[in-house]
Amino acid sequence: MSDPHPSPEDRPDSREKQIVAAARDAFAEQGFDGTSMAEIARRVGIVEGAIYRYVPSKIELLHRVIESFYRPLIASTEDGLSGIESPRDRLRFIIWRQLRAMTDDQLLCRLVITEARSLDGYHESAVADLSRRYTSLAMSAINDGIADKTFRSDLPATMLRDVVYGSIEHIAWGSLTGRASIDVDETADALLSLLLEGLREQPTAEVHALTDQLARLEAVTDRLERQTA
Amino acid sequence: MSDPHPSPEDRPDSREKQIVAAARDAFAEQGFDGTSMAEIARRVGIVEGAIYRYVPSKIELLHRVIESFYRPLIASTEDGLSGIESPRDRLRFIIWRQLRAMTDDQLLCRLVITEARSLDGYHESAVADLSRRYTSLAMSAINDGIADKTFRSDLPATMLRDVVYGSIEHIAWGSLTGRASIDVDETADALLSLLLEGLREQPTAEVHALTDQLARLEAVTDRLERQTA
Amino acid sequence: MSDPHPSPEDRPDSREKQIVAAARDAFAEQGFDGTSMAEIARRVGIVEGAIYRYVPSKIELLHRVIESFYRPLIASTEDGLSGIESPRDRLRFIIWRQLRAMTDDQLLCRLVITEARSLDGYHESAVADLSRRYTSLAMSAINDGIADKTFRSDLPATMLRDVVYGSIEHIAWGSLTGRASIDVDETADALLSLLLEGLREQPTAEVHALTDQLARLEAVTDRLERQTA
Amino acid sequence: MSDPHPSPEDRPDSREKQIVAAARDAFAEQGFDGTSMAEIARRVGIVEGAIYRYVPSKIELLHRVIESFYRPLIASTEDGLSGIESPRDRLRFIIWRQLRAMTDDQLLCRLVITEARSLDGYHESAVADLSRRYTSLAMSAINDGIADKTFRSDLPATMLRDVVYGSIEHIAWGSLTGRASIDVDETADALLSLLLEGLREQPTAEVHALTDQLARLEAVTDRLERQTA
DNA sequence: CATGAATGAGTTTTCATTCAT
DNA sequence: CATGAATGAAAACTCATTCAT
Repeated sequence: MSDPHPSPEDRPDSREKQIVAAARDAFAEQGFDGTSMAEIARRVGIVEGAIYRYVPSKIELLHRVIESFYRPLIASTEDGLSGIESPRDRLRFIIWRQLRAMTDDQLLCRLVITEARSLDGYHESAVADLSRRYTSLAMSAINDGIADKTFRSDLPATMLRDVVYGSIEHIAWGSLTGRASIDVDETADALLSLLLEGLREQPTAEVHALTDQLARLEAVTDRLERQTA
Repeated sequence: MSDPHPSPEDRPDSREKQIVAAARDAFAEQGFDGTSMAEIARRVGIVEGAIYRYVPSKIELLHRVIESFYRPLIASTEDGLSGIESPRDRLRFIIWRQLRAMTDDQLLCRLVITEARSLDGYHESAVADLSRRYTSLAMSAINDGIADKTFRSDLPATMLRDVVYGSIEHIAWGSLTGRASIDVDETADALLSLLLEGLREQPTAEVHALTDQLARLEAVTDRLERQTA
Repeated sequence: MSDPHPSPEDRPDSREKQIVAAARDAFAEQGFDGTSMAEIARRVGIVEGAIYRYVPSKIELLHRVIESFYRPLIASTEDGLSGIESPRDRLRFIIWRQLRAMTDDQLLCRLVITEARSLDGYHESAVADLSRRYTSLAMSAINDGIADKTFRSDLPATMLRDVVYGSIEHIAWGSLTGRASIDVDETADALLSLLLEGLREQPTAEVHALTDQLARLEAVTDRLERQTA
Repeated sequence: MSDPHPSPEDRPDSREKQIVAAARDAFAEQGFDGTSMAEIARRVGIVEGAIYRYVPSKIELLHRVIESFYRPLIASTEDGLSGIESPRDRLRFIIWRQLRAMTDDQLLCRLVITEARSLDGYHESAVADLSRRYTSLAMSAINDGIADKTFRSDLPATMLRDVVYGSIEHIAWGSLTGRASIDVDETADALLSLLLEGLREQPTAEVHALTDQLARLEAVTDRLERQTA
């Protein structure tokens, strides 16, 4: 903590961290192709060539940026999940966490989503590992829910995962295109409610109908019982 | 048909159409930045400079490609919706149509999604208009459903729209990253079911419980009534 | 000859020819690594980028330069050889032709010799084919000479070839390093004489001795014959 | 041996020697232009900047590498020659020694040959002195041979020297381009034989012819003598 | 002595765009 | 209308060399 000789990785402003941070911002704002090494160097306040002391190529810089996005997100999500038992609450936390990540770092998330898969040899990369590890958190919550009959079993789990992440993505992007910013807690609850209970008004209505029918029947039985008494 | 002077837009293989078509394919395959004007010219079989007779710039070419994607999609969706009354069925059709578009033209959809918003002055562009017009189809189905109490009224309609499009996007991209290709009808039904009825197992169970209870009660009352008779 | 529509390759000053010629001069003077594309463009009077309309890369430019060196040399050597029968005269012509090539284009020859083999995939390249075809001219003259017993058969033909080309190379380079320029005919004869008859003084001496002995004997026989007559 | 303050040149692994040795290997493998100072530093295990404590520039490093090649070669050649008297044997030793050098250090020899003369101010450099001193060894053997009539006097001595070194160079390079490696002793003898006795089969044939003629004449004279007797 | 960080000029190559013909 | 040649600015990346510590 107060180490007088912090290792380079820990110093928050080591050159490499500065460079990756500058690249993260630039990539987020202008996209990967839209950002030149000169631009990144300018942001750090060094010369283009100096970047290559720390990062061997622009594409590797993108890898590091994406990793620097995923690692803390995964860590904090796993951490938060460790204290939660029920699949429903786990799913809620995942939604809430992802929504917060996407509203905090909309542009960066967008970068990760749009550029990550275009990486050469994406499937074998460390970035793909991180991505798989992250989405597997939602997958296991969903599968647990199916296993303990909290969730329906007639829908493919991968589709459920796609719905979770796809919905959050679009919701968060909505706030990009000029609309009002999002209340994360409220939105997480609303989305969870939609996912769990569905859009349909009817189920509750059906229950109400049944309840009414029951009430009427009970009135009948009451009357009958009194008669037989 | 036999118009001796067909307007350029009507001739199915007018130079401009050829160019936009070639650009569409190239952009879809290699991305906007990854495609050179020379590549597009090569596909058409003309020289680079000739493109500028028909399109003033590369970015305008992207605009036209995106428009050429949206226009038939909107037309065919509006067409299909014109014969459907109930909000539920309208929503199903929108899901099914969008899913089909995304599975038919994954790469092009991806292009539209990733590059459209990075266009300068996107919000004022014709492309943004088309995008708004397209998503408004889902919006009005949702709002109609809320209005006639088919759908819940306690969730923001924009969120519902984001869930619809976001889910479809992720589901379709899943089939890009090597996974099995998608059965559009099946998937549309599954997604609709999830959206309408929700993920939760309970509601139906609760209804079943109540139904059972009712059945028993009715047996009792029947018996009692016969006794009293 | 007086074709009013010369094909681009024939117009002596087509852009491509200009570029290859400029590259040839620049490479010869400054070496391949020592020459920048900018330098070549400057010599032609165009911009760097314009070169790439005609040649896809710097290394390909080197290939073309080398080919433009070999092709006429091979053609003219084959042409000259076509009228020569005896292995000795064929060898003389090869030596003379190569010596002339090397004194006419010392720098270029040097380039070919020093850079050709460092080409990636040299053994598979067209350049290697040309080189093999060229040296095979000497090889077949040597082998023919061995076959018809003009030349010794106890030395490896490849060594003879290496001696021929290696010697010429060094002789021509000598005139590079400031020494007097070379008389090609004279030098070719001297080299041929060395190669054929060797450095040793003796063989001729032995022949002289025998010749003397013969002369004396003939004198004796003459005298004797006259006596007997 | 136990000098507490050995001069830098004597310590076998002084930094400078290490650096020059690393440069020699790197230059030989990758060429002068193809080798970076960073690569050399890496091989030594120091940082780039540290090289400049010992060598003022990359080009000076090349000079030192070439000197480090020539010096022991010259020393060992002079040493070997000191015990040899006859020009023929001196020439044989020079051929043998050079052939060995070139087969032992093909890549380095190649470096010296291709890069040495492109050095700025080559003619005034110490490297040129060494080169001249080295080739003068062959020159004096040749001149001695001419003087004592072992060798022909009608060929320019410089040409003979060029033939010696040029032949060896090409022979040794042959083994670079994938061909079978060379037996130094055998090859030296074959080359010497070619140089001394020449390629021609005839001299011996001519001698045989003369010898035959002589034999016939002697038969005649014998007969005549007996008749006259 | 050695380090490591930085520099700045250089490299090859790409490409949207223009324009005379 | 179309060509093909040319442009010029920009890109990513390299590297010999310097210098404060």
